[in-house]
Amino acid sequence: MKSNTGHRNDQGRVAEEGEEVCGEQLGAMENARKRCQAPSTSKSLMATEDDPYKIDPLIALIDMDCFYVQVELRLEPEWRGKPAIVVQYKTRHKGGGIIALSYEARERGVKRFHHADDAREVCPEVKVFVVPELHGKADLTRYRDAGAEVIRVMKKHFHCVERASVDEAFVDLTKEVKQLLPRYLSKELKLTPEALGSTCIAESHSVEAWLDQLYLKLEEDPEAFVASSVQLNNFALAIGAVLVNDLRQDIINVTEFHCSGGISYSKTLSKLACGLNKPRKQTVLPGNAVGPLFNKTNIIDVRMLGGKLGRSIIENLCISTMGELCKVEVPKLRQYFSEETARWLASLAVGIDNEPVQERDLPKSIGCSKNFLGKEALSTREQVKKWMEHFVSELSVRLKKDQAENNRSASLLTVSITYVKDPFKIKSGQSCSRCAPMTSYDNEAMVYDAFMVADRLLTSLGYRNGRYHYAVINLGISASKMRDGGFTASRIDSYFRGQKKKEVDDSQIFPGNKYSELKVKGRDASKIQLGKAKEVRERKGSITKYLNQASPRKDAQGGQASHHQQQKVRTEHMESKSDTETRLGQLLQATRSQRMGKVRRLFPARFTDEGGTRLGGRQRRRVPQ
DNA sequence: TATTATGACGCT
DNA sequence: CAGCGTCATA
Repeated sequence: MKSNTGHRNDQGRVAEEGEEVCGEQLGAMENARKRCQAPSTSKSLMATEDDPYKIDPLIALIDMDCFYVQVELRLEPEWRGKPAIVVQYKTRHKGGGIIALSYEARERGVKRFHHADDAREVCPEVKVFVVPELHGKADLTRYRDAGAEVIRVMKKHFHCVERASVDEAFVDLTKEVKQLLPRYLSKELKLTPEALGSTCIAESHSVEAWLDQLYLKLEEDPEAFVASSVQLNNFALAIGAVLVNDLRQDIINVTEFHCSGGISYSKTLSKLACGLNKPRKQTVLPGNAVGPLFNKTNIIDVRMLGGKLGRSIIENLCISTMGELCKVEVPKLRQYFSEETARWLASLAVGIDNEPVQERDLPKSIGCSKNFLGKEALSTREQVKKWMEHFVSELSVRLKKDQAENNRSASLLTVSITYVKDPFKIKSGQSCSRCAPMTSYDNEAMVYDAFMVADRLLTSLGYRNGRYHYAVINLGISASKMRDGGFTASRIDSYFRGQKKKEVDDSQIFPGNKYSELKVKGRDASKIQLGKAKEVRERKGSITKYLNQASPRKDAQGGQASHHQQQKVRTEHMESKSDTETRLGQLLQATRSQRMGKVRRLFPARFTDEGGTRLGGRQRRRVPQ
């Protein structure tokens, strides 16, 4: 929780005794839990005439093994079976950083976080693949495309697939398994070790024994078996394992890529199961194995507990495993966490999470970014402009491909910046982001908008003698808010954009106030807040409205900032104004002089000197106690 | 200087 | 809702 003073939690109620122990930002830390609050899909537990068997939801996680390495090995198969790594930025620090390593390389002692040179030291024969570079940055296209290939295969098998990252996806198997259940129960189909292929059973030594046990119970008393949710769930799990095994084999057949899988009752459990036997194996995690498994599972290794919340649990409760967490009573948890989080943790500790698998096989945003560390840090307009051009070059290709393949287009362009006062002294800087409407996939337009947004923000933090006061150590742009179809006339801003290109005088293009109705997509014009209700001219540009609020939000930075928000004229900026205009004129040569009238408006006279200064000095929020 | 480059999502 | 923080993984 970033903006309160320690006496309110994230629900806004008054903190009870003990809650302050955790520090003011606990609520923010607990956000991770919120997405897991969907109600249980108890529908699947209901036995009806149509649906006589009640089973728990069945969820699988498919995770590609050292994916980037596999992608490279498919291109150069002669290296298969040998230690191999994928690094990016070969010419940089220690031969480039490792982002993927083969299991052969792991066996030879190569570690994550090693660099290429480290890897060669422990394993001289290691094959080093280098991520392609384009536009001066790492280009991950080939891995994204390979990931899409895999997803396509998965969609062929299952309706509900959630792309969780470039190389992993959750699958809800419940429906498919339910359909097959009667045929397996009736012996029309048979569960065999062969059908389960590379399956392991968590906390069990043999798939055969586990299956035998299952069938023994079924033979013994079929009616009792069907009536027992425990038995039925195990049976369903085995069917799920067959389906996932088939899927994994098909992925190999179609893509040549190998993967691991986890099959259980929730995202958390299937994710955990998937990691138990890697690579090229899948693991079933039955309900009765959760307890024993949790006894030896580190809290940090459980999904959603790998970050601050997990560390906070470990420190506050002086425990380290899920088994120990399971023994902690809810009231004890409530000493450190909110009511909801306490209950969520208690459920999780017994293996329950109700987060549904979302049916989504496409990314929701498409972006690119790059770090600029040390002397690479950007501090001039020229540098920022240049990199925006590079980013847009990459992004526009990806966006156009996405548009053609998926019949959708982005409506929001977001610029993200991390900046520091001194790139040699500060490790982590201030992050901020600003956005503008995305109205076309025209490179020039995107560069213009992205640079304007970035420059406006950085300049507001200080600009003198051709340099920003702050050095940019990370810069990125991202396209999001995908809408169906292409850019149409109904996309209001594309109308404005089109006019802009014609170089027609603004006052003729926007003669009346009727434009206010069109100004913001999908929003009631009456709700638009334009601060001082300026003339139409000031709001005409598609990004002007956004730029009007481009100054950093002090109150969002760390809570008490608002106390110091006196506004004051930044005299040094005023001095540099003419300089600003000149430089921009050159930088934005590609754009039209007609825009320059607007450019001037992008630099209002008033800036918050105090705020800008403090933003640089004030850094991270405190670490949880 | 030193993981980097992505991506999803919740809160205010 | 725009912007920030958290979590995650190649």
